[in-house]
Amino acid sequence: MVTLQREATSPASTSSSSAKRVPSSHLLQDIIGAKQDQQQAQAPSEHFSSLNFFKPFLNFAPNHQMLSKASLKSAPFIECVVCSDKSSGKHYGQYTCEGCKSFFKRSVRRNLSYQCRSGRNCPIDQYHRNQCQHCRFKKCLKMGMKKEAVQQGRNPTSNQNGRKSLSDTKMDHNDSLMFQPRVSTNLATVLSNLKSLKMDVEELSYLKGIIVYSSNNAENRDFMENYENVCHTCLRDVANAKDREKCLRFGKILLCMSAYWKAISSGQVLRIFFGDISQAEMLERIERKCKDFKNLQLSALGENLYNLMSQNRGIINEQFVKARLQSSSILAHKFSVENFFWILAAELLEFFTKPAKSIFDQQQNRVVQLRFKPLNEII
Amino acid sequence: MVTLQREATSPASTSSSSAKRVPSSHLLQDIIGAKQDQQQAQAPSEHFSSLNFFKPFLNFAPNHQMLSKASLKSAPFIECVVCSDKSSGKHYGQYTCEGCKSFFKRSVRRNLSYQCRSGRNCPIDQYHRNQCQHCRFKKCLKMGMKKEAVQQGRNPTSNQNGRKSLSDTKMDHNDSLMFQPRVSTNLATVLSNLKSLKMDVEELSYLKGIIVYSSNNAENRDFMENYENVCHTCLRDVANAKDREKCLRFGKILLCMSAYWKAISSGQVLRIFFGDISQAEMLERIERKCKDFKNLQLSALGENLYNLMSQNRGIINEQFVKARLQSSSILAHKFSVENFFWILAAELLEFFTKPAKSIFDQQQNRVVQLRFKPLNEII
DNA sequence: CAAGGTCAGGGGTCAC
DNA sequence: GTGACCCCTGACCTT
Ligand SMILES: [Zn+2]
Ligand SMILES: [Zn+2]
Ligand SMILES: [Zn+2]
Ligand SMILES: [Zn+2]
Repeated sequence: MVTLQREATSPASTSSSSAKRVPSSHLLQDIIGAKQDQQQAQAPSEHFSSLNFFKPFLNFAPNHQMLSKASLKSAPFIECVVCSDKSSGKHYGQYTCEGCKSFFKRSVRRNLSYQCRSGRNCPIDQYHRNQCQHCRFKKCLKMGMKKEAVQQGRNPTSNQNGRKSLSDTKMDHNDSLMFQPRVSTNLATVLSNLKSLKMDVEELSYLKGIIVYSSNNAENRDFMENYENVCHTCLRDVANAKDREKCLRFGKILLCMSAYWKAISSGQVLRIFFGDISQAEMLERIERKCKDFKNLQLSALGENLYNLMSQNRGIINEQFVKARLQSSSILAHKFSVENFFWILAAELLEFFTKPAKSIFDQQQNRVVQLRFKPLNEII
Repeated sequence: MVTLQREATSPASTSSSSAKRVPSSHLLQDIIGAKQDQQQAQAPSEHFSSLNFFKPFLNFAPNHQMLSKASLKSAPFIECVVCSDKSSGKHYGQYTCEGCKSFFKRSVRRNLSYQCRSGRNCPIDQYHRNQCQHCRFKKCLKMGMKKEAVQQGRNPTSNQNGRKSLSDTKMDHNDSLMFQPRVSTNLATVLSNLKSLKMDVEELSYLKGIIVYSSNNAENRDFMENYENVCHTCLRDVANAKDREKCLRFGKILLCMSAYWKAISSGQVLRIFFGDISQAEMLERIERKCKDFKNLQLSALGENLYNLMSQNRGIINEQFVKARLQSSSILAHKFSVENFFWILAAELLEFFTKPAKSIFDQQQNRVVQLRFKPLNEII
């Protein structure tokens, strides 16, 4: 039986294009009904009593009549390591189906990141793989698909209508590929607001910490929370110190951030603020570190970091913090430079050594072009 | 030439919406195939043996004779098998218009069935297709649209076994397997964060004010800003009063809101917080009022409102504020009860007269049903 | 074989 | 609820 069902899929997939698009339980009934109609006379004994048996056929249902034919062929069935659908060969390092291949390519190319709306453990199989992009991509990585194997694309043929990229052809690989028409005007605005706040690099750094934190979700929130509190407190104090009378500046900054999240995907927000590192990549690193240090005293380290930052405003820089963290008593017990907090601290401090400049000195076109550039290049 | 006739007899359809999705050349082969099927019987001598013969004509075949007469467009016209409106391609197995496509999807997804108020033979064309859902759906099926091709929703949901829609008396199709709520369990998670903050109605009201403000766009922000500052200040004070030690609660509330904006569209956020009033409707009202009162002293009214609210916490209610606003000196010069601030104030105060209750006391089914209900019904 | 690309037809959104 | 409009998927194809 098993061999029969496996062989059957091969010719069906090539002979019909519309067949694969109908994963549905209704279909199952139709299949069985039709199958009975056709085969009852000749082979009633081949009637299958279990619906489960048919599951592998569902996608190819309209071609079930080719079963007998198919059995003559001996196409090997290799299943997709991600979703268990039929693999069409090796893609990006693993045997995957066409769907997972394309999905992975799109995700990596466009540096997309996704949000899980459940518990980040959604089941990924061929029937549910489209239910949660986050968990699908996570599984792609987990199963060993290689981002490095995704190329940048070849001769870009002229874009489709509406998707037209801006005049500069040099932007192809960097910016215009990310072009999302629906947000252009919004972002030009919902940006001007951020500019009107005239944030300094210190505020910006703390805000980045908050963004990293809020890009994470449930699973590791407790480990991130102390770090977020540090950034949160720092940003509140630094920002409201500039608005002593009303103390609204901190809230305004957060509301400006909300405007970003409303207008563009959180992956794109991360791209603006952190450059080319993808959300998935960043969160993956953070998660790994979270797990590594799950049982250690993160709160102590967080306080240490906070004190470091608040006591040394102005003179702080990467080397300084690195030295302090390495020599601190906390690091003494097993925290390496590569640990979780260090990654985040480095992120935080990134801007202290980089000059700020304004996108708004540029022309309007330039604004559009740069809208997915790292924030340090546009503020 | 069916398509030719159709274009000639219903010129309105071409003038209505110009450059919609144009069926590509793949479709043309199907058209030719269909034509052959139709014409073979009556005119076998006109049978063309090769598709290649048509190739030079394919792009213009449906209307090349119309070029001089009608429009300059060369888009092939394929009509909807259900209503004869312009088809946008194949959907669920047949060439249909966007309307019939959507109608069919909704009907199947939600397993709806309809009642005919006439004799179950209502005419279905593009002008009458909305007169009778029963006959429209019947014709969809009759013309060969396939229920199996309708998939379950893509957005989340740990689906599993059929989840029945409780109050829906319309459903009587085979089963309810296709019913998959869009957000359900995820929103329950997307909500648990907000719930963990245990916001009271007062905080919630101020938050709503901020949401309204931040849903507005550039044009009237300056007029809204004073109102936003009131809500902002109130929320900050009220929230941080609950967290005197760290004063992080205000920020946490805003960050929880950010999670909403990241996860769902701002339209859905507004629906959750304000119920069925559309974003456009709400903003339109606000904008109109903004323009009405463009030259008046909004800041004075804002302060008045703020004082009102902060001085009377607990005893405040709609009647109270209404009375105060009406009798206030500010209202004395031309502010009617219907003015801009009043609308917003009413929104703010809405919750003071409504009991809070938790969605999580309800059963899972209830959660699903309520996912776009106003927040006061789910928190 | 394994990169690339295309685009029909699924999906969803939201002004109306 | 409707439908114009756009995004995403993956079967099929080219390089
Ligand atoms: Zn797969
Ligand atoms: Zn998931
Ligand atoms: Zn139609
Ligand atoms: Zn009828």
